[in-house]
Order: sequence, then structure tokens, then C-alpha cells
Amino acid sequence: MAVAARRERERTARREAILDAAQELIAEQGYHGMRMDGVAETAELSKGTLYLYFENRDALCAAVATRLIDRLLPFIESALEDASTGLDAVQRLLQKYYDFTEENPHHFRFAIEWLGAGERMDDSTEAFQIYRGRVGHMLSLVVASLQRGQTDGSIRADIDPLPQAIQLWTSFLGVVMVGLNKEAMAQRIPVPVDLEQLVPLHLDGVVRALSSGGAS
Amino acid sequence: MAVAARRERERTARREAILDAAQELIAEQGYHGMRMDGVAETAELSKGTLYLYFENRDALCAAVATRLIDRLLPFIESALEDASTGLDAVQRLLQKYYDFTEENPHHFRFAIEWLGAGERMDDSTEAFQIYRGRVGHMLSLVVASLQRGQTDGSIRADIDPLPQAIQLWTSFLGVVMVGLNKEAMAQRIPVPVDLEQLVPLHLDGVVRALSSGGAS
DNA sequence: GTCAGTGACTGACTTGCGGTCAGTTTGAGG
DNA sequence: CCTCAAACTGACCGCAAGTCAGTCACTGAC
Repeated sequence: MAVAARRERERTARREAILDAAQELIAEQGYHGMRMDGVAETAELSKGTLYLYFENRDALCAAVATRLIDRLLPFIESALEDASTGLDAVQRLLQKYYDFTEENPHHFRFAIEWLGAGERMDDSTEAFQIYRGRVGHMLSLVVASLQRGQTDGSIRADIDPLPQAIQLWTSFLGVVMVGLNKEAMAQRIPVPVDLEQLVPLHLDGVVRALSSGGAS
Repeated sequence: MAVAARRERERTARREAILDAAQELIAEQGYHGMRMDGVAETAELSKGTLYLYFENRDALCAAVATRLIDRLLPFIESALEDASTGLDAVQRLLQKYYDFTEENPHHFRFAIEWLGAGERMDDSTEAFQIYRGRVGHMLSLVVASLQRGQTDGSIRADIDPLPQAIQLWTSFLGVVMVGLNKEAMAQRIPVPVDLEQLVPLHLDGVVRALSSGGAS
């Protein structure tokens, strides 16, 4: 039965084609501008077919986000290898996350939507479980970097890595959220400010807060 | 023409009634659960009437949020008066903001929606200009506290108050965003963690980052 | 007293979009 | 050829925001 194998390949290919279409539209029109009708049109399928591959819109978005994290992870992992200390690793990790986010501004809004959403996003789908796993992996990299820093002495010994990782992650998300909308923010925040320096400023604060030695 | 004055009062009262209805529904069902039909029903008006008082849903939400900030501001301002130093003031300001947010969990999601929203939220309405002004006022309190800290020596002299205030504000928003959804987060974040300590942990980091002296 | 004018209000309707499902097409196996 | 199943289709549904032509109630001029 080589047929079944080919069917499976074709199914995977279709799925990828739908993801490509969705990703393209998200990049063009933003997360909210992406419409299921548009995805169907772009992927040259009917709308109903989309629902044979993804339970609903949120599941499709989760799958797109998962693919993006999978592309980001190698960069982050290599950045961690280049780091001289654990403290340096934390800094590089966050910086890489932000750089990648800046290149894919619309997609990562998904993560923010999810966190900001109280109830409205459907995170019960299988696609979402997978996404959740990737988030966990990202967090574990932060935890590992913190532990590494405690071992090499660059990070204070009295911190608890897991809660601290979550604090780093959530506070950084706020910064990224604003950084994502630099142009819009300029009008949005009712004072003139150079948002370009926001991320370096935040990272500086992170280093000061974590550092075992005196601040530079 | 006492008639015009009475008409004006009645108009204001209607507007307040609509705001009350909207706020009640947001508190009950969350920001996304609030429906214009529901607001009309609760306020004992027809839906069309709502649009005589508010340009659209977003404008109505902005007006609700504005009212809430107006209730929060006195608390924050008295907290600033109680503060012993500028550094202490920053800490108290953020803490009060979080406490109030925790009591009104749904409403402040509006701020997050707005910041996280790339394009979808209509912030061109008059109600939104007013809301924007309140946000600016909040920010100015942070700036003032930072300057106070630099004067009394509790905060490093080399920081630039305005960008730093924005960094403080945005990073804290990320923490609040997660703190708002404590219950949901427990399932959402794929690791077990006590989110209750997230805010204190963050505030500790803020103090370490801003402090002119050594960390405690 | 009455009646035209004005602002407040109404609710049926339109629109946009996520999601559904009964029916059609395709192609492998007999 | 015929049969069966999987893939696919697109007309349709429900929901909620937003619109607008029409009604109502009060006011003040005559």
C-alpha cells in the first residue's frame, strides 16, 4: 500500500500550503486582517477544506505561530552557545527573540493575543497543545540560562530560576508588544519618545536586576 | 432657556447610564463578552440610541476605561504622597496600579488590547483622545516620581526619566497582563508556577535596576 | 389651544465573517 | 466498468456591529 504513504505526503503538503497562505496573509494584513476566505482563495481551495485540516481559525494561527517558533529556536540556541556567561545568555536570548519578532511583526502578536485574551481564544485544540509545548521549551531555555548564570557566578544565587524566568518573559512581552507597534505607538503614546531605545533600556534593567556583581 | 440646560443634564445622565450598563456587562462577561445589544438591553434603550452617544463599540469601551482611570488616579496620587522617596513612589505607584487592576480584571484588559492591537482598534474617536490623555497623565506621574528619586538620591542620576518611565510602564503591562489571568495562566503556561509572586518579583527587579545604592 | 419644528429614540435591516454540511468529484481496487 | 472512500466544494447559517428611515414627545411661536 504505497498509496497510503503518498496520501499522507499529499495531506502534509496541503497542510503546509494552507499554512503558507495564512502566513502570507498575516504578514500582509496583520493577524486580524487575515480572513479564512482569503486563506482559502490564496491556497486555491474552498473554505470548507481549511476546516478539514484545522479545527478553526485559532488552531490555524497557532500552527503558523508554532512554525515560526521552530524557525526561531535554532537562532536562539546558537546565540546561547555563543554566550560567555549565563547572564550574557539571558540577554542574547531576549535580544534574539526581539529581533526575530521585529522581522515578523504580525505573527508574534498571536502570542500576545493569547496571553491578553481572557477567554476568547480557543486554546483547546491539538494545534494549540503543540504551540503550548513550544512556549514551554522557550521558557526552559530561560530557566537553563539563569541556572547557568548561577553556576558561573554571573547571576545572583538567591533567585529562583523558574519564577524569575516567567517574570523575565512576561515583562519582556510587554516591551515587545509596544516595540512591535513602534510606528503606531508614536501616535498612541501621548508623549514623544524614541521607542528604538526601549529594548536596550529594558535589557539594561534586566542585567542590573539579575547581576550578582555591582552594576556597570 | 433653562430647557437647554436640563436637556444637557439629561443627556449626560443617559451617557452615564450607558457607561454603567457597559461597565456592568464588562465586569460580568469580560471585555469580549460585552455586546452592544446587551448594553442596550441593560440600559433599557434601543441599540441605535447607543450610537447617538458613542461613535462605536471601541469608543464606548474607551469611555468606560477613562472613568476607571479617573477613579484610580486619586489612590495613586495619595500613594505618591505617602512615599518616603522617589524610588518608593515608583514602587507604590506600580503596586497600586496592579491592586486596582486586580479588582477590575476585565476592564484593564482594554489597555492591553489597545496596546497589543496593531490596527483593529479604532482610536480615532473623541472618547479615545480623552482616554489617551489619561494615559499620558499616568505616565507623567511615573516621570515625576523618577525625577523625584533623582533629586532625593534614591534613583540613579544617569537615567533619562521619560524613556525609563515608558520602559517601566510597558514591562509592567506585560506582568499585569499575565497577572490578570492568573487562573487561566495556570493552565496556559506549560509549567507549574506561583503567579502570586510575579508582581513582587518584578517590583524587586525594578528597584534593583533603578536604585542608586547597592541592592538590598 | 394647536401645530410645526426639533431632538431623542426605535428596531428592522445590512454587512462581514467564522463555521457547517449535504452533495460532488476523484481515483484506487476489484 | 462499478463501488467505495477520501478529498473537496460552495451555498448556507448564526452572530454581532453598525445604519437609517420612521416615530414619538416635548417646546415655543402664533
